[in-house]
Amino acid sequence: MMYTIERPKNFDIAQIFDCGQCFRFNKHESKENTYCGVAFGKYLEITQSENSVDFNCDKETFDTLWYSFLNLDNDYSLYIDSFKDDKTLYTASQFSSGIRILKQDPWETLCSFIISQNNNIPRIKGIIENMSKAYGEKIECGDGIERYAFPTANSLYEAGTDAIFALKTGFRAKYIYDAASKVAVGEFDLNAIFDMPLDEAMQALMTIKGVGPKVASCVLLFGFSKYDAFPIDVWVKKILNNYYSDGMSPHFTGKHAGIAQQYLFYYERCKNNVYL
DNA sequence: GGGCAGGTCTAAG
DNA sequence: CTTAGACCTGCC
Repeated sequence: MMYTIERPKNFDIAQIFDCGQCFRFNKHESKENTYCGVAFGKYLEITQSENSVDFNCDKETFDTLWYSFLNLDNDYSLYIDSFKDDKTLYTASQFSSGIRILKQDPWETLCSFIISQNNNIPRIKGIIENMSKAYGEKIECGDGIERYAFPTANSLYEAGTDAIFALKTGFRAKYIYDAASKVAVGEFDLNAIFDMPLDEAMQALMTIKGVGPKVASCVLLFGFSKYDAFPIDVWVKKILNNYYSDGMSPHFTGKHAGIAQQYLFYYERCKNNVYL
């Protein structure tokens, strides 16, 4: 089964899946120009060529799921144009112009970015895969390869802290359990976050143990499409110090600060030859 | 072997 | 309110 679209402007699967917003998608082992992974309990394979993009699904699944996941309803050239007055940011934007901010599952995003703290990307990915294998629902793809959905908050809550620790999550185990339990018992309503302004949403997320400003802003940006969230990590910090006299730009507090952040982050890491 | 990785918690001033 | 240390683990 395959569904093909005309290749959108500002769309590069390597940039989208390697820019650090998402941990379950990887370059396909054998197929050229293809990335694959699991999201929303479904296995997705995307092949990109110069003028078209192929998806391993029917039109309906594309329309209802992947179109939104890949944020294809936004025109990213408008964001890039709006950064024109800032030389550093504009250079980074053009370099990273194929990035799209994914609309990922809020719970998965929350849990994944808790795992990401003081950690490196290969290990983050490994932990998430093991966690999915152990507590996620099995996905039938018919190709003989076993794949697993990201575990629900409920299943991790039932598994308990020790079991989460056994997945090599380290000191983050108690944080993951805190998040899982609050979501599972309904003490924390993830859906309510969608309706909150940035500050309020940040404060709410930070009531979860192990969620600080950096993790909270990543969750809001990648899981809730709050583009005004501006995650500051070591890489962005470096850019702010090196290229901005007062460490600030109006764009970093603007409506699309998070998009600016992603461009800068990806640009700086590529420049420093960081391979994911 | 010590340092480091998309940080955050905790305990102190 | 700001700031050191500590923290699991795997790979260098």
